[in-house]
Amino acid sequence: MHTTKKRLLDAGLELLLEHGYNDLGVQRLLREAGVPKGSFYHHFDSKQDFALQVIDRYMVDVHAGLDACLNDDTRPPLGRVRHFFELTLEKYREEGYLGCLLGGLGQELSAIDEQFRRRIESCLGAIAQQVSECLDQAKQRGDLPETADTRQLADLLVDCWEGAALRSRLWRDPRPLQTVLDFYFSSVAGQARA
Amino acid sequence: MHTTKKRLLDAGLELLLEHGYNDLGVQRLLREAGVPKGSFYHHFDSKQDFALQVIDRYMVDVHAGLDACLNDDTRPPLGRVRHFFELTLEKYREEGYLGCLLGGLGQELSAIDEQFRRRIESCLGAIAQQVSECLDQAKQRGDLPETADTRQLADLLVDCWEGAALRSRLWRDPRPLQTVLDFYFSSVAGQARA
DNA sequence: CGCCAAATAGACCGGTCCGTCTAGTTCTGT
DNA sequence: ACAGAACTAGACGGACCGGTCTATTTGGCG
Repeated sequence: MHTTKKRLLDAGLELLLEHGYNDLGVQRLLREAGVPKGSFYHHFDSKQDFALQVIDRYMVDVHAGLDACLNDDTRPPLGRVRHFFELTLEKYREEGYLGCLLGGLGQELSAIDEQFRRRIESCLGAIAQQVSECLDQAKQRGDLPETADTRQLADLLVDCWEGAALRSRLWRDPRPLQTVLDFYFSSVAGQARA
Repeated sequence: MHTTKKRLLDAGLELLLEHGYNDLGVQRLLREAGVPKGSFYHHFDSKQDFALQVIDRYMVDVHAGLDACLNDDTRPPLGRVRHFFELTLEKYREEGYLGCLLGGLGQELSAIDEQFRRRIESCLGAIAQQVSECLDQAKQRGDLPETADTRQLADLLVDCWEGAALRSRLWRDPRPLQTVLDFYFSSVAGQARA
């Protein structure tokens, strides 16, 4: 990957998380990245195309994290899922608790631009899909009840996480995220025994 | 209230929910409301002032709904809380599942503008505070364990709701919201028996 | 070396942004 | 009826928007 394009995507990752889409001008992005305009429109069709590619780049890291955590045989399946979100929380901390890029852009753009809406939904859905497969393993071990709808449980976790990420962004504090994890995992563990 | 100002706030409620803040130009707002620019800047100091007043107007309705639901003696306390969110879900349906204004503006603006961040957080906090008082009543009846941190449980519910509202906005569908309510209330009820 | 595509560089464009300004109209109190 | 405030009305302005354009530099390959 050309360093210029990489620099733009890296800067976009940071700036889109903080400013969102409409508050981030191309000019501003270029200034921060130290790249002239011609290069930007050489590598990207438009600002929208750029943001979509930033999302793709974001998802590469997310899927790398998911793959690493959810196949970690040293933990039980539910522990792997929890571990993934705890690592994500750590990432949020490094960023200053600005929440989740998908949540931020999803809220801002899902009613404005159909392409963004679909893309972001498919990203969240892909995460939930991965999580649900790990929950299936938990079910096989008896850590979840036979009747559990693992995909619904995975979507639920993702949704609650996104809500807590918003609150964390408002507070600049990790507590909402920790509370959600505690509640979710103690509740699903409770279901198994019931 | 002058009809012009009311018209602007009503239009703002709709348009800010759909477009968010930065994608909604003053010009566009004026066109939709059928109001000339002079009137806007007579009634409001700035676009920011306008949006803050739209939030205030939104909260008037929310608090009216909270007061009506949470004091409804025909239901048990937890049933009142759930009923409030079910009525809110019905409102979302009428709007076409665009989620929650506070969540939308919170995501978009909390990292850009400190005033918005504080205002929106205080709105969510006020809702959680009202809910927590109703949860206190549930605790007195034994519907929640003695040890329950009702304020934390209320914040948790608000946060999970906001996350589900985002997903509902992405899907244009109420299911994430229903799932969150089912999970939350069955879990907190389970805690009481445990 | 010479050649051409890839990439860099930034001036430039029409349009829209938020907000100001002056002028005219309507309402209110006396 | 009349004065002054409240409000309506929209032209206007400087800044910035996303995007295009031409010119130049760089880098790979024959």
